[in-house]
Parts: sequence; structure tokens; C-alpha cells
Amino acid sequence: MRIASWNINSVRARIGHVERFVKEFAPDILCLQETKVADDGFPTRAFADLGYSAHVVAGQKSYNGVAIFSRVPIEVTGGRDWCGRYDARHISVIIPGDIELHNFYVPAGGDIPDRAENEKFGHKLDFLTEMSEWFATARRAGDRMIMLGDLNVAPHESDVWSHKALLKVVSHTPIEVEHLEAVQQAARWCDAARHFRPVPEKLYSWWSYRSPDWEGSDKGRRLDHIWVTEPLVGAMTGFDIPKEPRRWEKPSDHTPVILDLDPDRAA
DNA sequence: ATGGTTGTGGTACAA
Repeated sequence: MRIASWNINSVRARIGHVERFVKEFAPDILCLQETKVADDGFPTRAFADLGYSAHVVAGQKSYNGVAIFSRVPIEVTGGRDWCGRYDARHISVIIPGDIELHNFYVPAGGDIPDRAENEKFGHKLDFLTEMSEWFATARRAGDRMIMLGDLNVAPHESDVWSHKALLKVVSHTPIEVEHLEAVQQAARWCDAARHFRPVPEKLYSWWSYRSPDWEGSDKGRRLDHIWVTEPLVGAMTGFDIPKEPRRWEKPSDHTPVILDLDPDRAA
């Protein structure tokens, strides 16, 4: 079973890329972030044509938005409001193998890494804290769960092109890394990327639009993640972050992350 | 050190 997560930065602007990605990489379950469209404007027809018989979307006009499409049976379990506001940043489903899958779009956090000066940064930290508390209290680490999405934090030194240059840049500040680590400890999540590709290998899923030569300069960050709980660690059969979609014309600034999983091998 | 680009929706804001 192949599961992919992709921040596509507008599903309507990127529908052709989604079709190409599905044809070339064939995910059974496709999780999207930053769809940027209200639910009644979502191009669900295109996804049905790609063979996805089930879906759940949670969107709003212009900003945010998450979606899950599946060619295997899913049961929609949620979509929670975080930090007391509906902003379409989370949905969850049960997938085959009795696995609960959570798709998140964590707030980016603005430009200034200080909650006193920048409300968006405070919101990001509070969002991560609420995730920690929720997974520690409302969920059990021993259950089969997957969490994936654009978590907007690059935790390790090898998750960014320059640790030193990014220490004060939102996405890699020590306080954000601490908050993300607290989320990870809340359900003893295993980071699929680093299970297969351990540090210190450099691994990125995002490159800024602002670089005139994103691939040559390679100033990337690993903002997109797939985590699994302990019963699923032995069920993982492969992981990849293919760079091809970032090379396509008019791309998203994120490239997909892909996990292959054999639910029959789950503990 | 600074500014660089993109999508949405409407000429500003979020990323």
C-alpha cells in the first residue's frame, strides 16, 4: 500500500501535476495540503477519473485546506479544529489494517520567530502544543497510527541546507524543533524518512520559489513528514522523496513524500 | 545584508 503526502499550493492550479504524479507514482492513498479552495469548488471529478473512489476534503476560500483521496476503502473519523478556530488544517481517516491516518497542515508561522512580535509564530507553537497534548491524552501510542503532512518544521541539522544560517529562520528555530519533538514523543512516533535515510544524509522536501536556480543552489528544507507508531515500524517497506515533481513546469514549492507499507506485517 | 517568487483575489497577504 503506497501512501503519499504533498503540499500542492492550490489544487486547482496544480491539478495537471496531481494527474501526472498519480500516473507516475501510483499512490493508493493521496494526502494533500494547501488546497486553497472551499469544498464546493474542489475538483473532485478529476480525482474520481484517476481511480480514487473515496475522498474527504476540508477546505476554505484562498487559504489552507487538506484532502485525502483513496482507491482503497477508508472511513472518515475526523477533522478537528485546532487552537479554537476552523482553518482546515486536519482530517483523519481509518485505512485498511485498522490504521488511523492523520493529515496535517501546521501553520507556517510568519517571518519573525517571536510570539510577542508575531502572532502567527505564537499560533504555530500553540498548534504544536495542542497536537502533543491531544495525542498524549486522546490517542494511544500503542495503536496503529500514521501522521503525515506539511508540519512546517525541519527538525534535524541535515533537514536544512545550513543549520547555522537557519537557526533564526522560522521552520528551524530551536523552540520550534522542541515543540515538534514534543509532538513526536506524545505517541512515540517513528519518523519514516529517517528510518530509511538516517541522519546525517541531507534530505529536503521544499525549495523556495525565490531561488533562481533551486536545484543548483539546493537550499532546501525537510518540512513534510510521515510518521508511524511502533506497531507499524516493521510494516514499512519503502520511503522516498522524489524530486521530479519539483522540476515540472509551474511546480509546487513542495515535492511529495511517499511511504510504502504492508499492513499485513503490522504488529 | 538584502531580496528574491507564487497563488488567490482583487491591487494585499500568506507562504
